[in-house]
Amino acid sequence: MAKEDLFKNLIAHCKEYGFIFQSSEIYDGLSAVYDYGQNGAELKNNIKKYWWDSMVLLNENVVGLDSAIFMHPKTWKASGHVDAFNDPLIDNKDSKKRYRADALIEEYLEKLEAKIQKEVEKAGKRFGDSFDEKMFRETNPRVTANQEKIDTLNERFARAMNDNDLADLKQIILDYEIACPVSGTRNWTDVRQFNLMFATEMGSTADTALKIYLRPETAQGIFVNYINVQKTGRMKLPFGIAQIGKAFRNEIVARQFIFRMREFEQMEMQFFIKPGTEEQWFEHWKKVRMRWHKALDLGEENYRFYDHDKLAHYAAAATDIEFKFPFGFREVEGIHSRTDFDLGQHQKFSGKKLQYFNPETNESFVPYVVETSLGLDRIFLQIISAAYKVEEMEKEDGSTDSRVVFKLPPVLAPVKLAVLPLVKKDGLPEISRKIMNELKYYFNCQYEEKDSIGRRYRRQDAIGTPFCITVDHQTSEDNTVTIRYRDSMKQERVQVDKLKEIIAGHVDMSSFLRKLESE
RNA sequence: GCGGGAGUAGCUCAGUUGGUAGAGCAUCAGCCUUCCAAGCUGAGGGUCGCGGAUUCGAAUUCCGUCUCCCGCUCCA
Repeated sequence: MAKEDLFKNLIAHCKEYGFIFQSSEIYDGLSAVYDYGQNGAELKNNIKKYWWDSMVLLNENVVGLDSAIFMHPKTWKASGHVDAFNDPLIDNKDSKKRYRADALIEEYLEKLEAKIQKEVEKAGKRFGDSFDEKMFRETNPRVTANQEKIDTLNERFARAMNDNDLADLKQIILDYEIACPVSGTRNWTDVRQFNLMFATEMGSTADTALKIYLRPETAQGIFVNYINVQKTGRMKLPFGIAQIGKAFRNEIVARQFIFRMREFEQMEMQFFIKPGTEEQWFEHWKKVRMRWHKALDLGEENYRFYDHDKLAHYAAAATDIEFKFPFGFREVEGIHSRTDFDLGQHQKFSGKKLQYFNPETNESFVPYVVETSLGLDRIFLQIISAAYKVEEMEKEDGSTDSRVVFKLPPVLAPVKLAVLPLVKKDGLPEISRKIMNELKYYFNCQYEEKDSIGRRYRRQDAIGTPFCITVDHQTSEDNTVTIRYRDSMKQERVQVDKLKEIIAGHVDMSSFLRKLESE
C-alpha cells in the first residue's frame, strides 16, 4: 500500500472504530480541531498515565502541577509571545511566497545602507590616507540622497510598526518599490496581522474587561508557580515540575490530521537547576526521554534526534526527538535548555524575586531551566501510526485472508480484554458474564456474543485489544478458558483464576515502569 | 492565504445528454451454533456538505460558502 493510502486508511480507521472524530462534524466540522472518541479517550488517558507516572513517580524530585489555561496578560509580555506571535505578513501574488512585511522593509533598509558603504569604500581607496569619511558622507550627493531616504523611511517605518498601521506598511512597500526576491514583481496582497494567540475578554462589561489569551504553551503556568512549588514543597535544586494540559495556537495552516491542531495538549516538565549544570542536565533528559519513547517498542529505526541551529528566543540549546510518521520524520518532543530567560523575565515584569537561596554557600540566584515538552496528540498519532497494520495470511484451505490490527502497546490499549462465549447458548453467556464481572475491577473489559467467533476476534484486533478470552463447552467442566493473543493469534488454555495474573503481567503500568527503569 | 484534487448511508464507492437516490460491507432483529471476517431471512439508515440561481424538474449546470486531502507558505 502506498504511504498516502496508508495514512488515509489510518484516519478512516480512527473514525470507524471510535478513536478520533472531527470536531462538530454535524455542522461540517471545525478546521484543525478534533475530538477523541470512546477508544481514543482511553488510549489518550493511558498515554498520559505512562508519562505522568514516569515523571512524578520515578523521580522523587519531580512533582506535578495543574495550572489554569487563563493567565494574567503580562505573562505573555514577559514570555515574549506577544511580540513573537504577532507578525504582519504579506503575500506576493506571483510567486505565492509569504513574507513578514517588516522583514522585507528591514532588508530594503540594509540594502540602502550597503550602497552607502560601497560608495564610502570606493572613495576611501581613491583618496587613501587623506580620506575624511565624515566629510564625504555629508557632502557626496549620492550618499546624502540615500541617507535621507533611510532616515525618512526609518521614521515612517517605526511609526507604522508602533501604531500597528498595516495599511501604511503596505504603502511603504509600494512607495519604495520593494519587489519579491523570488518573482521580482511588486504584485502584493494587503498586509495582514496573524496573531497566533487566541484572545478573549474577562469581565462582564466592555469597559472593565481585560483582554486575556488562551495559553499558547503550558510552560508559563509552571514558571509563574516556581516559587509556590519550591517553597510549599520544600524543593531543593535540582527539581522539576510536570504538567499535562491544553494549549491553543491560531495556526495559519493546520494540517496532517491531529499532528498540528489549533487546540492541543502538551506534557511538559520544567527542570530547575544550578547555572553551570545545564549541559549535564540537557544530556541527562535527552537520554531519559529517548529511553521512554523506545520502551514503547515502536521500532528503533523510527527515532532520531534533530539538533536546532536556529534557536527560539528563549533557548540556549535545543534538540527534537523526531519520529518517522507516514508523512516523514517530524518533531514529537522538544528538549530545550532555556537558561534563566523565563524566570528572569517574570522576575523583571512582576517585580517579585524568583530566586533560589543556597544556605550552604549563602548565594541567591535565578535557576536555569531544562525543559522536556511532548505533544500528547503527536505521540498519540505516532503510536497509532506505528500500530496500524494490515496483515495478509494464508488460510488452511490455501486461500488468502487479511486482517486490520492495531498493535498498540498492551499497557496503552483502550480495551485490555474481551470475554467471548463461543456460542450464545448452553449457559456459556452466563459463565462469560461471571468472568467479566470479576475482571472488570482491574481491566477495561468488553463482552461480546454477536456474530461468529472469528469475526469477533477481528473486531477486537481492529481496536487493539491484546487478549480475547473465549468461553467454550469445556469451561463448565474444568473451569478453563482459552486466551487468544492479538499479535500471534495463538491460543492457550488456562485456568479461569489465573486470568487476572496473566493479563496483569502484560498490561500493568507498574511492571511496565519497572521494566523501563531496569533497562 | 495561494495552486491542484475531493465531499452521495457508519465505511468504500456507483449514479449515463438534468427526469422518483443505489450497491457491497457495517448496524439491528430472527434463524443457524461453528475457535480466526465475508451462511440464511428480514429491517432501519441519505432533504446527495451548506446556501442561492437557472429550469416544469437539479446529486448532475452556474455562483457563493464550508470542510477534507496533496503541494507551497507559516509555525515548532
